[in-house]
Amino acid sequence: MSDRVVPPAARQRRRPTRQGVVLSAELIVDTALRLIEEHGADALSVRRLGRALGADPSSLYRYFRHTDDLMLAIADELIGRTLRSWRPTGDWIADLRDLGLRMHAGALAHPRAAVLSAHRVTGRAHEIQAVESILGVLRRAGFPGQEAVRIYHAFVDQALAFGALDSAGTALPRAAREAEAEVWRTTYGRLAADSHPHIAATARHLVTTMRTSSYPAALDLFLTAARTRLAELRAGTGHPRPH
Amino acid sequence: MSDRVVPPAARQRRRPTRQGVVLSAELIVDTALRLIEEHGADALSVRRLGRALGADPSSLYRYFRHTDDLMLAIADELIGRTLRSWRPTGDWIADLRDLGLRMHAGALAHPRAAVLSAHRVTGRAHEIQAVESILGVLRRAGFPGQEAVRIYHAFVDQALAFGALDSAGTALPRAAREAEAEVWRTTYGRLAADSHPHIAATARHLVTTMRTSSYPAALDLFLTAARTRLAELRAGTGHPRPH
DNA sequence: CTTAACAGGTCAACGGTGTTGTCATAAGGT
DNA sequence: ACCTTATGACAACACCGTTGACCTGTTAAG
Repeated sequence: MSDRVVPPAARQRRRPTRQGVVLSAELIVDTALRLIEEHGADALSVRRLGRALGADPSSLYRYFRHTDDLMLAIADELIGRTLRSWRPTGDWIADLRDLGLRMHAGALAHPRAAVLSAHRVTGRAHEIQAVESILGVLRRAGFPGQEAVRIYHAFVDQALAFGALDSAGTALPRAAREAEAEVWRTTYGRLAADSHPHIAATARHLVTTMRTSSYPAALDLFLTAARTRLAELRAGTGHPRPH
Repeated sequence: MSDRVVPPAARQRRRPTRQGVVLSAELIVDTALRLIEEHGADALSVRRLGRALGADPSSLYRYFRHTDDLMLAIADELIGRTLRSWRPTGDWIADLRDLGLRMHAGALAHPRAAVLSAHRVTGRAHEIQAVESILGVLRRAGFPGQEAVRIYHAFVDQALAFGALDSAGTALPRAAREAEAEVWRTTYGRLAADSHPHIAATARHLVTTMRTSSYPAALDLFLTAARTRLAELRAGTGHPRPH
């Protein structure tokens, strides 16, 4: 039953739902995002989404082949929103840092969707545009093709992976999250110096550092390494390994 | 119904299953891990697990309150296994790379558990041991306290985040995973050079690079940056920003 | 203006899921 | 040998994604 979905361009007979709603792929994606935001990732099911839209669940299969298809559409919408807010300046390091922080912030703004979509390749318009833009930044900076792709891959995955990780953290029930903060203060803050010398010596820093995201620090380390790599390439000493 | 679970120590009447199996929390965790490895991540359901054990699904609720509880027990077991397999040598870069790769591999071997447990702080024995070990490696390498904590945080989160990201990828249904590989080959491999110059110029590399995990590359970049940072600290020029 | 085609909404059903209230029984202590 | 009770089994509940068949309003052609 794969001809159930009609490509958006060919749609014309917009018959309203029994409850008076006129469906569209856009409306479905927006509603799904709202649903995820308001009631958590588990709230996203075909049946609930149908109910929220005022339509029979099976109607959605006129717009998306299956749930996965819908997830990809949601992911692409998120990519689009992030990309539209980005203003590259020409300074490749600053631009990548800015984009990375925006991707991370975008994920945190839609934690549940981020967790569900971070690992998907959509192949849709917004994603393609993002790939093209980032590759452009790297190649203009001077990275040759293969190296640009490797850096691109690591950069994007790092932003997505940390976005999903930190999102999953904020998606925890409030009680569980506070319990985790407590663990750092009490458990790790009180270990004896003779049994756990390194933890005891840095306990003060652990308590303060571990409660915030490590992504900004990881991103800066990443950019440092990329700059180092570019310098090596320019010098002609192309050994990519760190030692 | 939370008193359904009896703490392991209090168990005494080990009544065998109708099919002759004597249940235990350990046996359940081991069977779950085996199930995940043999039949993929989505093969793990309470009902399937019951079937694999030769017991009624509801019996499992005598040992774990709910599925999440079971997942945490599995995760804890995984941390232990990873750490036990690690043999630090004294070369801090090699040791961190080895541990990072082991953490990543451990996550990939048990995708479902990795995804669910990556963002949790347990405060349990194995975790504490890991923190102490890694901090020790960094401080012996010469990083001062605060800097060691920052590097530690970024290192661990990066390993966990990539582990979860890549795990989520392998946890996809086979069809969806193959569809993603196709997207890189067809969609990205065929974009016109005038509309998408950078993608077109690197299409060959994209197709080959994007289907593998970027974690090894990201890890090497991370270690490169850490080495750079250490050199800066030794030289006394402590500006942590990449430009 | 009528009419016929068909896009698209609806209904009912299938086989799966996690979870729980209830019951039955074998193990263990006495 | 008996009694208690831990623990396994059963049946049921409310969900889930998905699909095949049906029905009906919209639209384009005549």
